[in-house]
Amino acid sequence: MELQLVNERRRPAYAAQRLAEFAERCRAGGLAVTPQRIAIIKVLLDSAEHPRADAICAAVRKQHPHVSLATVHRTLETLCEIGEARKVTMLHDSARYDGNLTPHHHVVCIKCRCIRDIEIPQLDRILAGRSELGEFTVLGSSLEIHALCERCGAKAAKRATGGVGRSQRKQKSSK
Amino acid sequence: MELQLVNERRRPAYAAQRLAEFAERCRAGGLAVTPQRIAIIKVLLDSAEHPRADAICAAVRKQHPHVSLATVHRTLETLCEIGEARKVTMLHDSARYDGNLTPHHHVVCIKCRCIRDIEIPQLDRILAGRSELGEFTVLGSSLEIHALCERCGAKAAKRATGGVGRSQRKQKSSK
DNA sequence: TAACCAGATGATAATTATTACCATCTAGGA
DNA sequence: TCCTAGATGGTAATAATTATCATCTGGTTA
Ligand SMILES: [Mn+2]
Ligand SMILES: [Mn+2]
Ligand SMILES: [Zn+2]
Ligand SMILES: [Zn+2]
Repeated sequence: MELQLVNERRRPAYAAQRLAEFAERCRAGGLAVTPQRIAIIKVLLDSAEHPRADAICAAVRKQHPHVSLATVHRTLETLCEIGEARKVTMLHDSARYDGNLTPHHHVVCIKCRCIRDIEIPQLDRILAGRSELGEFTVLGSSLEIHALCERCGAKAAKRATGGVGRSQRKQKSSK
Repeated sequence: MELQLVNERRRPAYAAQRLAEFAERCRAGGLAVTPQRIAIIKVLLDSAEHPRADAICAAVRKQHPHVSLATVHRTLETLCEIGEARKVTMLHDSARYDGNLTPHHHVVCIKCRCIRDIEIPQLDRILAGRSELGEFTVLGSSLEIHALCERCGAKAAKRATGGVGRSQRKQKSSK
């Protein structure tokens, strides 16, 4: 039974721990410890919902009614950058379509967002014949492997070894 | 080596096969076989890029310069509904944040989009110690299990057994 | 084949999520 | 306490997607 829902009772202790370390982590990341940032990470740590920015903003405003939605967006992005939060998927900016119906998964470059198909028969085997997961009825799955593609990896390496630090933007197909 | 890039040489044959069956599949789904739909699925089948609607539209317009972007969006959605295409992730509408940094994955209800944490130590083992994948440098991963939650599953069952067919919308946190 | 019409399309407006701006504020160091 | 780089709030701008609606057409029927 190597596939199960995470026990939600662990959350309060985990959240308390993380919150206690938060100010220190901000300083380590060169960030000011502002009341907004504290309020936002508190809401995030206490939630099991994997909330959107607007929901987090609404929750934060119960205590700090003045907080701006823009600040919530910025802060969440910042938290992800210093590794204090993550996004459920990094492919949330726009819909990406796939005509390949054979069971497969994807590698995604975290810089340029290029995507390639991969096969993981082992994974498919783990999930096959598994139709229940707690209160959920399983229908399918999709693994997203986070990676650096060759081009982006090369650029990162060059930058690190003293190459010209030319900044790079997310790849947008055709604009 | 149970984890590898899909061989791209298979694509042309696969695309040809799917295209040949396409008209038939449309009829089976009760859809008209329009030149726009054919052009769109062609582009999608020929692409390894997992393209966005705008990129697909641009490609289609090389042959049919009149096609509307709205039609491309609608058609892609339709193709997903009849199972002729899929989205790389179903969580593309907005960013969902997670404060839980322990390695874990997610079950997502395809109807209301609620998300819960799951653990799959076996999967983590498959990926651990795997740092290269073709030309990609692996950094991490995230599995998205598609499912029906208890509430949505119950509603679907009730509808099927003759309950009042009340339509249901995607859950939007707080609006 | 011609006439018909439900469903499909194109053009455009509206909506939603996110980011950009910029004037003002403040955390944290001197 | 004073100073300033960085943070915030309010709002405009951008980008992706959906809604609307007048017009068109694939596929069925006579
Ligand atoms: Mn794919
Ligand atoms: Mn999670
Ligand atoms: Zn890349
Ligand atoms: Zn649900």
